[in-house]
Amino acid sequence: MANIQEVARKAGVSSATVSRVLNNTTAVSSTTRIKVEKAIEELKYAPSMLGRNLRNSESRLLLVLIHTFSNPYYTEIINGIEDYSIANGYNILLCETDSNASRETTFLNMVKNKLADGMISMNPTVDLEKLTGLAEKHPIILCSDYYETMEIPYVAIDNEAAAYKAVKHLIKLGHEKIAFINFDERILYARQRRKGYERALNEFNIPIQDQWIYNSQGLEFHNGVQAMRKFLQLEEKPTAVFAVSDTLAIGALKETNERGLNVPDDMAVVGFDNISFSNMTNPTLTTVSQPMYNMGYKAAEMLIDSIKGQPVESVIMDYELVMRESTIN
Amino acid sequence: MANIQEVARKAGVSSATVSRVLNNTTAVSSTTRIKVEKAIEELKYAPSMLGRNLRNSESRLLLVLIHTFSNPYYTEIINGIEDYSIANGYNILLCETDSNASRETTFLNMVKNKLADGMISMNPTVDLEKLTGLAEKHPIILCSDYYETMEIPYVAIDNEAAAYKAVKHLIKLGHEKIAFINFDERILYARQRRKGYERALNEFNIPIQDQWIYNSQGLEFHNGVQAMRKFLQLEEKPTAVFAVSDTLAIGALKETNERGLNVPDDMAVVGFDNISFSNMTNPTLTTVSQPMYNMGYKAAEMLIDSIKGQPVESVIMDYELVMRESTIN
DNA sequence: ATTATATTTGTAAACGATTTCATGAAAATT
DNA sequence: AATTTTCATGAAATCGTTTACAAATATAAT
Repeated sequence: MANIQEVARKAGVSSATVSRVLNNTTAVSSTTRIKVEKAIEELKYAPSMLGRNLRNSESRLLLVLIHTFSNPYYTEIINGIEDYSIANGYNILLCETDSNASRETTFLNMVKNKLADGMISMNPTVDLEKLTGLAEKHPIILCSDYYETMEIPYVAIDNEAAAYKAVKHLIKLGHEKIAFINFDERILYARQRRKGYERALNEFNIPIQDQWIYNSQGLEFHNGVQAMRKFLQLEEKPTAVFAVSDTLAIGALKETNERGLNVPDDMAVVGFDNISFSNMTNPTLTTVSQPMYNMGYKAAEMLIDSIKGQPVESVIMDYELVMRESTIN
Repeated sequence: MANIQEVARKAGVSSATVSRVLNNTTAVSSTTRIKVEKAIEELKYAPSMLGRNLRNSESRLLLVLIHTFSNPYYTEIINGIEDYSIANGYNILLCETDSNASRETTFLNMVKNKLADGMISMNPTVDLEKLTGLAEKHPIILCSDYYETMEIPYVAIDNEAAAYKAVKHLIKLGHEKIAFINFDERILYARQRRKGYERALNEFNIPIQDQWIYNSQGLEFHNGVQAMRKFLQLEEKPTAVFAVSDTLAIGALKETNERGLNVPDDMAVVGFDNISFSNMTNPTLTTVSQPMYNMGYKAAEMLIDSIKGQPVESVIMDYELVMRESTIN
């Protein structure tokens, strides 16, 4: 594979000149430009990003850290990240940790080692100490999941208020036995959404019952199925359930249907995220809509600004309660 | 940020020695090793991938080209790609073309420019000429979508046989009015699956009717909804439908439910892929199961072998018809 | 004690671009 | 015509590694 020197030789100019026509930084006379372009063409030369990256001390790569792909929530966010990044000359290095600590370390080292110019993390189970250390030297933005104790900029929604709104919706429909499928409460949004859930119940003087709170190990469909199975085995069954993720809610919905119960009459279901599938279930799912695409887009914007040395501020985005058939006939 | 020279100076050795302890290639005496490790620690040194990559003329990055994330089919494949890649010291550069030709060109150039050591393409609407040219000089593997006329190695299933089997399943159930929701037939698998559809009908002397064949522009849920809407407007409605993607099938299923028709009694539905959702619909979806994860895993294996200079052969993987409630009570 | 061999280490040249600085040629000004 | 200014180009340094080769040191064999 030809390099810039060979092109220069063939065109009878210096490599500096070739570089100049490549990046058209400084003026180059049209005669030499043509000579160079001809040489490039003939040698089928393509400049090496490896050389360029080293010289420029940048990779123009953004590391995107997620726990798993299997939740469409993340893929929507990634869409937003990618659109902004590409439009601004960056590309995405997608990294899935799968809750694997050593993988996580590998990925964090990639930004430490300058393979990526910065990182957007949506990964909850991160090695916090390492993350803080990294954030001191490298641009990092947190998306959707963040840490109150750190000053790493983030983009998220007001989870507490959103959960409150969802649960209040159920209460307004007359429900009093409202179950809650939460995720691991080591994660901030799980704690925040629980607060919202409890605040709504408290406000209407509905006692909080531990048996109606399920802390799921994962966000897969089957976790939702399992949660609902547990609720339906109880002596005193709930009449509604609020899940912190559409995937969980859909699993719960499935299990409810399976048992021959009617949704929403026997069991109302509310999810969280508004993934595209939530509109395809039968019945369709009432859910808290997060602006996934925009969150990703904004996070990318913040990251690239940060790489360029501009200061960035955390952003709280709007959410919306989308009412569908799983709560209302 | 400290570089290898500074570490060398601090440890009182040469940069070559530092490099050696970093990569433990050659033996280094334990006393100097300790000195070096101490210096690394003190300077919080992290080797730059940029320098390393240039020197080694490799990026250890694999470009994965897809049309869109929004189909879970691809994310499952990517899971497989990522697992194999990471286990073998490579990382994934995820690139979504969104049917945008200029984006596609940008991405292909990334491998031409050595930003990636190779590419796995699952992108159907590729600039074929450019792709062939690229494949002459760079390792490329096609996954799920391939081209008969090129000798670029691929991993796929026998689409014709799989479609045949799916349609035959419907015929065996007594259906004769079987509609077909296909994708753009410029894509090989769409042509292959259509062949399978037609072969099954022919074999049972069922005439092929154009009005029951719908060529969708996309693979989103709403495309499936639209297709079914069209079928249900016909004078002579089908009693079964076979869609080339679960997303389309799920959309079709949704629309059928919406109209108050019973699945499978009034309308049987068969999908393709076996994405995880397909088991969460109501009723659950009969579908052709593709080994997505394994396909991705294998493709990554082939690509990395190819990067290492080993010859690779195309692979045809097994599929399976998963019978669920959307065709059988 | 001397030589032969094995083990560590250092020197310096890559890898392939970009860019500062200097220089020569051309154009503009006097 | 002489001087200044602008423009186009090249030489060489630089980014941060790795590694072939040479040199120095330690160990083993005589």
